[in-house]
Amino acid sequence: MPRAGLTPDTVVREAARLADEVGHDRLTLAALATRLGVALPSLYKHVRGADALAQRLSVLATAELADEMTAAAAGHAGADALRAVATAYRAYARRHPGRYPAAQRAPDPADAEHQAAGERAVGVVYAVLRGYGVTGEPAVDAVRMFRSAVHGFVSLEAAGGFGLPQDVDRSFERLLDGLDAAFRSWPTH
Amino acid sequence: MPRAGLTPDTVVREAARLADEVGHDRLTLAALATRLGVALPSLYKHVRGADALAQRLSVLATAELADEMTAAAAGHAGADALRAVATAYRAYARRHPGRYPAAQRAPDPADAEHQAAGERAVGVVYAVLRGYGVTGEPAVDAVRMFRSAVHGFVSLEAAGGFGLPQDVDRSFERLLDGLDAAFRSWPTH
DNA sequence: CCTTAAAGCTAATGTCATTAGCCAATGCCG
DNA sequence: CGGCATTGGCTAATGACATTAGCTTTAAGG
Repeated sequence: MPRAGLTPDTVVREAARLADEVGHDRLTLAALATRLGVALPSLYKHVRGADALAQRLSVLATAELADEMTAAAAGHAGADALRAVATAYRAYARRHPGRYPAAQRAPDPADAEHQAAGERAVGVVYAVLRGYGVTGEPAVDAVRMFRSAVHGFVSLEAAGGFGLPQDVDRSFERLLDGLDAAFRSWPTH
Repeated sequence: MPRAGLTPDTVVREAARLADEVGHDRLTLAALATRLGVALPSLYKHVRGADALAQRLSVLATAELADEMTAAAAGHAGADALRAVATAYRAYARRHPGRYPAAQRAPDPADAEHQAAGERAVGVVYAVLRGYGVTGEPAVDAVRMFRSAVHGFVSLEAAGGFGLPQDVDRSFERLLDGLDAAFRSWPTH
């Protein structure tokens, strides 16, 4: 019987696709093995187990998200950059409903690649805030507000937490206006 | 052998305590049964299964959260009310790390009690916004921003998503200042 | 070729959720 | 006070999943 020709990368990438299709919670080694045409234990030749896979998936998703945020920021400044980055963030989460929750796993301090991806994503937000004149210690707080608001919106949206039929896109626009107002009046000390 | 004397309520409440102790993801029917001094299948006499338990837990947590938000809002107005309610929200999430994620489950449209609890929690936020003169359709968007920011902050905090050692309490205060700025300039049409 | 690292397999174990069906404690009603 | 229905608890059986151990065979390199 011919080999399947898997590598750790193949496995993680297929896991990402599968997660997007069936949902983060239904991503299972069993389903992944079936998808790859392989018996379940064979996966252990490429990943150390379910937890390690989740970890690798988090790295992948964080890096992709950082890439898209970076690309979105290019050529924009101020409120414009804020909109572009946040919109890219939300678009990624909607396009990859399985990957996105995976990215929420806290970066493993022992994994340099994971750390780097996380810092890259956060770095884009710092750059946006620099456009508001927000730097240094206050920027730490501002980054946290950005992440909280955008992540919160995106995850409530994904969970079906917005019950009313009212236009969700418009609500997101208002949220961005709100963040803009907040950052324009952000303390500098 | 004497009976354990369980009721659906006993079971759900113990599940809530257990979830707070071991974490939402490690709340398992097996562990719950052990905790209650009963064999696992016996639980099925009181709850329909793991999913139904999660549902009941969501109702419990949502109602508790709504209660605490309501209590916190009493006697406050404007920015003061905003702070009080948001702080109560965060305090609940920190005090009940297992219940809080359970509350994020979207209210079941078929469960009137669940719907009511959700609406009660959201109602407190509407009341806060009324203090800013924000009502009607724009209030829908504002409520969503409030929920996004506070839920996002709280869940990133719980997930260990704030890597830097920088004071998290202060960041939350700044977030509240930011929300205040946003709501003070909220559009009225 | 022929050897060997590794990719894949089957088998075994353990945890959990769920369903079926049995038995005994409890409480009601005569 | 006693009989009986209700029902809360049990054990046993099944099935999904993750993990580990250990075997086999592919396929790549000397």
